[in-house]
Amino acid sequence: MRAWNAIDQEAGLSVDEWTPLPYPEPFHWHTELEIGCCLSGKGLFHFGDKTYEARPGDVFVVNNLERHIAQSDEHDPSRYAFVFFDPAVLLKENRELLLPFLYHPPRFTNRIPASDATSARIGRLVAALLEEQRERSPGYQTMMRSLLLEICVLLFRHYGDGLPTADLTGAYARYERIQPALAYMKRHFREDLQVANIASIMRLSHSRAAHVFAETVGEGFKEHLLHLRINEAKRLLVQTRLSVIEVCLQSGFQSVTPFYRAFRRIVGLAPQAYREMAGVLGIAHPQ
DNA sequence: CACGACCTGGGTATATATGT
DNA sequence: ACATATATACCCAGGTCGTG
Repeated sequence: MRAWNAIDQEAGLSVDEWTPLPYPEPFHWHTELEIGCCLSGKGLFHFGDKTYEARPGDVFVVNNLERHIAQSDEHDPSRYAFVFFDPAVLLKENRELLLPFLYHPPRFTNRIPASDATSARIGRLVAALLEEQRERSPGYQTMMRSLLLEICVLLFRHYGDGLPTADLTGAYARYERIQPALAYMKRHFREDLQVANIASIMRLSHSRAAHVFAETVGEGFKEHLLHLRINEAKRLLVQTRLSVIEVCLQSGFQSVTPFYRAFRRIVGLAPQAYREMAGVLGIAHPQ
């Protein structure tokens, strides 16, 4: 429930500081990968059914499918640096670096505690990322990519040790199978998408494609499409002055009824109320 | 993994209510 | 008045399950 910095297209990543609200907001989810680093204060970090305590120095790993939200302690609000990046950044360098993000949510530990040497090193790298993004000295985008890669190698070593290689290759195989469909949906969610579209991309029958999709992604095709559209609607509501109807249509909905229905179910508020709240919280104008 | 059959949820169209 | 939000009914497509 906030407006992220736009991801620098050339660098493929962004990092920004943020203080979560002191009560649990609705879960959210995004197509970018995310690494959160608790800088100060304390609070909670919710991932689906899992809840972690957050203390300064803790590092949190978030993939592109798991629902999550951070929450501040009422008396000692937490402050985070969040790194967002496109999976493509890692794919270009070394596909292995994606593996830590291909976890199975129920068995995965999203937090690397501050006591772990890995989080201390990652903390320093995230600080360097913030510095690079602030200064924007010549070549900063390359430097930021380089720092991100270093962070991801540390994550790979950290998680790689504990996991059987069979799990990792299995996770990677599943990701390979579903990735083209996810990428297609991310590009085309504003259009009239059907399972048939991703079925042909995956070279499977409708029913098989739907089955594989739900098994891998953890939600069905329709639901995933709905989340993409609602995420876009939230962005448009906060970052533009388009009318709610325009937001609805530009998000890929063909009419307003399903838009209102889905928005209230997923976000917990009506679109207009969400826009007003975003304004009150000062997140309408990032940075 | 393909196919077919069935059931349900969600999209469409339309009308209506609320709010500025 | 106009935009925003909700309500109702119809119907199709996605999900599911059994079969092979």
